[in-house]
Amino acid sequence: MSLSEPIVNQTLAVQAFDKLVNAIVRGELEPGARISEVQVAQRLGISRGPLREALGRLEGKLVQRTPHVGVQVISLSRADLVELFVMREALEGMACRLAATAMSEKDLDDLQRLLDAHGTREGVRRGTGYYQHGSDDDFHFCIVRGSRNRKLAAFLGDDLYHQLRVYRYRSSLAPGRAQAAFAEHCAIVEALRARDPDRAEAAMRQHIANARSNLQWRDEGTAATVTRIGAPRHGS
Amino acid sequence: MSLSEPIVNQTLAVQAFDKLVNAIVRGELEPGARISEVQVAQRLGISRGPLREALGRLEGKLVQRTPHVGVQVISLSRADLVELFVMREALEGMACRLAATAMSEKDLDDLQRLLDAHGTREGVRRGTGYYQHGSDDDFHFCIVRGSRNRKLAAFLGDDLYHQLRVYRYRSSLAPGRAQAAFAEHCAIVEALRARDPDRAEAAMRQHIANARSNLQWRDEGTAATVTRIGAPRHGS
DNA sequence: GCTTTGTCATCTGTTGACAGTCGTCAAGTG
DNA sequence: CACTTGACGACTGTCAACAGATGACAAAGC
Repeated sequence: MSLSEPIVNQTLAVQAFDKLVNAIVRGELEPGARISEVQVAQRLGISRGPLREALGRLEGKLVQRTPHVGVQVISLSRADLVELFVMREALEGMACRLAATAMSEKDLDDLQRLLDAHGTREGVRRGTGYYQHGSDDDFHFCIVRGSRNRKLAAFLGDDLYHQLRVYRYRSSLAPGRAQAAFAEHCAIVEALRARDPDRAEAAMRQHIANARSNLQWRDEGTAATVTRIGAPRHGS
Repeated sequence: MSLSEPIVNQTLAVQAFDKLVNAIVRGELEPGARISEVQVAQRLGISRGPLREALGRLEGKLVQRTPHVGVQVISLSRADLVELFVMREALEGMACRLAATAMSEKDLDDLQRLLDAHGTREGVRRGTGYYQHGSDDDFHFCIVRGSRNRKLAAFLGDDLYHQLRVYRYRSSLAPGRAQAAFAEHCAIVEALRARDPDRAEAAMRQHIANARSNLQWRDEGTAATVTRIGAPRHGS
């Protein structure tokens, strides 16, 4: 029993928030699925109060509310996904630019090791299992952290990546995309090692732009056919 | 009484949310100010439930919570503000790039009129009252909307701009900055009219970078001296 | 048979009350 | 006098119950 570790009796609302994020990101709650407050509250063993607070914090990110009707998991169209990738391109490009001067040599070594580990892995050579298993996320998040911009890292890590992760499992890779992505990662690291901000930003933006144009839709049109509950909210 | 307009009986939580955003942005609640739930709930004439939901939605944006202690208006350090400007540079630069091809001729005409109106106004010539009165926001938001990227516009308009607005009233302009900003706006519109994405993005990024390096702190160190309530949250 | 209208079950929005925690202040101890 | 300890007040976190709205279904009218 370590006394250096403080007792973390986190609020029920925070715990519910984490559980919900996990459930949605892992696909246990499918996009478009309706969430019944009483049902979920019972399953989590809490009352509706904390759950509502957690749902409120998720609103606009992973969940959308319709007054007097209910809450449902966000359901992004292909166009929405493209829009998110555009934001990624802008923000991660900037993060990579900053990282080129802000990352320490040790950070760069860690990043290099991450890249080497990817290169020797089965999935990359076989052209699959790179994006799917989160290795790609690790690489990107490592650079984002390296930008030393906390606001930027927080937004990408807590908001954007979560939304994208919801749809990862239903996006497949074009043939040879994994190898190309790996090569692009190498180019990025090279630019970072050279401490060249312009080249680093350009390489990252190119990488994400390529990923965007390679977006496949395993289940084309799903988002449009998912039952929309209620009417669109009046007013703005 | 127009029948085409539906009856909007918005939820109390939504109303409270809007009221809070207004109060914080307009400076009625100062940065770092503590918010008592019962007190604010009484003043708004609602119970604590909807208020808590509204506060939850504000968390991380305009407000920060400390478990068992309370809620206080965010208090950004100068470094935080710089970080937000870096994000602005990346996102608005991208927005401007997209706008260069996405904006219609009519959009461009509207933007031109907005710019002309600014140019003839007293404030710009006298070197003040440009940023302070929201004219600058109009210009930028007009371009952001012109990008036709709803996710991007939503994030900038609902999250980033609100946070920046909290601190607008305490940032003053360096001498001659207003005129320089106006000239930069002109350059941006020119690039947009030329339908040149590269130049448009570069111009916008330069403009925001200039604004960032001209950030003045009317009340240097305020954020640091504001009483921090409670201890920093354990974990995470 | 199709449309319209009335009713009902179910869910969300809201409330008020209870329990637990934190910070403060005063009393006690060395 | 400095420090620790205990109790108090105020606040937040949580809950269970009430009120209002919604969507679906069945009955009535054309």
